Amino acid sequence: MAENSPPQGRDHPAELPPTLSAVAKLAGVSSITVSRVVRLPAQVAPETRARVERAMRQLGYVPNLVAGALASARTNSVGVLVPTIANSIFADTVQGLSDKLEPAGFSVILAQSRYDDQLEDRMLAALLSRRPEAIIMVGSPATEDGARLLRNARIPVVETWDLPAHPIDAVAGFDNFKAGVAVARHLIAQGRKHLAFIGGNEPRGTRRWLGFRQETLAHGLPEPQRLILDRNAPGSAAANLHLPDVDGVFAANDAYAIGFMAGLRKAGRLRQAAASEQPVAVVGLGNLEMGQLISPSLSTISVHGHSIGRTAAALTLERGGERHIDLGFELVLRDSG
Amino acid sequence: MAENSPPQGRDHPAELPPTLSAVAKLAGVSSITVSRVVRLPAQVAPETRARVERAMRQLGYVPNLVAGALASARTNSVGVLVPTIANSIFADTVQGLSDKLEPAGFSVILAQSRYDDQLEDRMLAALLSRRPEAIIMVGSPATEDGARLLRNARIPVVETWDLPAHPIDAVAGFDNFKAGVAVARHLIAQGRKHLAFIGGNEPRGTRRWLGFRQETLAHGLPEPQRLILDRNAPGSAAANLHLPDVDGVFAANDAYAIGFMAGLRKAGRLRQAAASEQPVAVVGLGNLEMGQLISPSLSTISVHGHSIGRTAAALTLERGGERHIDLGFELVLRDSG
DNA sequence: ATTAGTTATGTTAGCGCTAACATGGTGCGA
DNA sequence: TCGCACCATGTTAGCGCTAACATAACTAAT
Repeated sequence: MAENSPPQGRDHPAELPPTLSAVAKLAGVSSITVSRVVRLPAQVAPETRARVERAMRQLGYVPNLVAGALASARTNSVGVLVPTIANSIFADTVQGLSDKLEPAGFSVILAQSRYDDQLEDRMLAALLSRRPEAIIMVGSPATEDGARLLRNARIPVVETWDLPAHPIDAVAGFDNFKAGVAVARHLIAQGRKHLAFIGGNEPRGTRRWLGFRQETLAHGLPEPQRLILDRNAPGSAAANLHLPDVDGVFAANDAYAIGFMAGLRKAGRLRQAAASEQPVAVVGLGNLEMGQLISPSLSTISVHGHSIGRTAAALTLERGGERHIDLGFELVLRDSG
Repeated sequence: MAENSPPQGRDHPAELPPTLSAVAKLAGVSSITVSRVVRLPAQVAPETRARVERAMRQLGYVPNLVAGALASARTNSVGVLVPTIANSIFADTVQGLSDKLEPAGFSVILAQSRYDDQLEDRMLAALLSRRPEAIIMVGSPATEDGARLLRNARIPVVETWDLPAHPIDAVAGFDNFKAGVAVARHLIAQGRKHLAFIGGNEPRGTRRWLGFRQETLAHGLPEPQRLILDRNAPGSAAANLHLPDVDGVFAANDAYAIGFMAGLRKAGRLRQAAASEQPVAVVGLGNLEMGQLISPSLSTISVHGHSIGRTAAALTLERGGERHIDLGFELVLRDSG
């Protein structure tokens, strides 16, 4: 091994961060011993260990996991792909999976697809090139290219927030179609006759819509209206204007629901609290805490985003066992409908 | 190097993922040429490039950035440390920085400190061991150990959501103390005399409290009450019970504010809309979209979380220039006070 | 033709670490 | 006493890639 020569041709002769072998040299041991102190301390004699630890502290050694990953073929990282993290129910899921993954020594590499199929494929490729030991994503790959990429990676893949019919590997989610059915059934049982659905047109929202629509038609009611809103404008208060004759609304998420209720309020079509039945019933999805705090409090489909994350993480950590987990949902009835 | 038998099907690659040199062999070039096709395509003759690209497609080659990072000493990743991502204003900041970083080819390694100083240090060490090219964090390291770790890493470090007096490197935030001052001044100008502050006791919240308190005392008013709430229970509706005689409240974030307003509503101490002045004025912080939608709409300090993220990312990407950026805040007055 | 500059590609030597195997003590029962 | 398991530590050979330096094969200019 060459003597420790200074960096050549660099602008800054700044001292490079200490390496394993620098520590080894200072402690008077071989580098593998230092490596063992870091990873398998029990295998090293207490005296030696103490000496090495002193050397590490003295040099401010920080292990280089990039090199370690290359040598051991284990990166201890998990790729996470969500449509978006801002103002979103997916933040709970990311929190949930971090809660499990970080204590287990895994890092989370986060990527956002922004509901863009092309970008999703590119982010998937970018994630995989970092050789994560698993991929957790919201939904399923939008394109066949993306799916192939994941299959070829030969690592655990967890699809969440849905129950795809033909998953790549594991699943932790709930049935969006059934959620739509449940809301329609509830509104119809209340005697509502003019139903509408508001939300984006992404895959899971669309599945909710399909369930909602099917159940409505099955009861002999007219086809519900579907209002597709811009993602950036859940100030969908104005949505109310487009749905003047409606008496029951399912919003694809609580943010839309609360925005819509603001519109109803402005139009005087909303009562405070549960004084009497709402002229227009509104049901959201996500069970945001906010929904309980507003007036009238929001009825919603509660979906356990945090559990989805925890379960997804568990599915990447533990091989074997059930790999297709339906975490269900609950219709939580409050004052809004 | 054993010669594994090559796979026959195009969709199913070998047991081991294909490497650069497997592609090189198939294309009949040296591995550095394949490397160039991936990173510097302009340097390769179009014919050769086409041949290599075909080989890559045929094998389903996905570059191994772990190996690339070790060889080039560039990981193209940035470590991001936030207290928490769920239900939080920091999600906007993470979104903002991703928006800048991902197109530039950087991955985000996300870690959460959960407002725990020890855990923060551990997450910092975990992040640094992956050799990110920069660290972006909310706030400043809580311990001297953490600060030392960051200084020794010799990479750009951006502290956000605050304006620390002695930053490690760069800053993108706003003055939390002044935010507290601004709210106190506003409430006092309204003639409010019995002020209170609700929030957690984390560093930035505390800074808001100190500004709020100082300004209140400077006006000769009695010391405001400070109610420290559990982070997990922003169902601070009940907080109202602890503050019976108060007529002006600053909540450290909008979630607390909305929760508190729910308590006021229950107690009949809140008017709908701006019909007349609120018996108890409430001002939040964060400018959640929700705040505009509820009734009465929430007055708040608006803080540009997304810009903080974008600016922080810019500070890691561009060296030189101003590295201490105050993004300010705005007092947005609505119906709640 | 000689020299030098260009372009396209190749060769060599690691990056910092770990898996796998090797070594040399030590204790202990037969 | 030998034989052998058992520790603690060391040696060797890469992991898959890229920086830096060759090397050809041309072209253009002298």
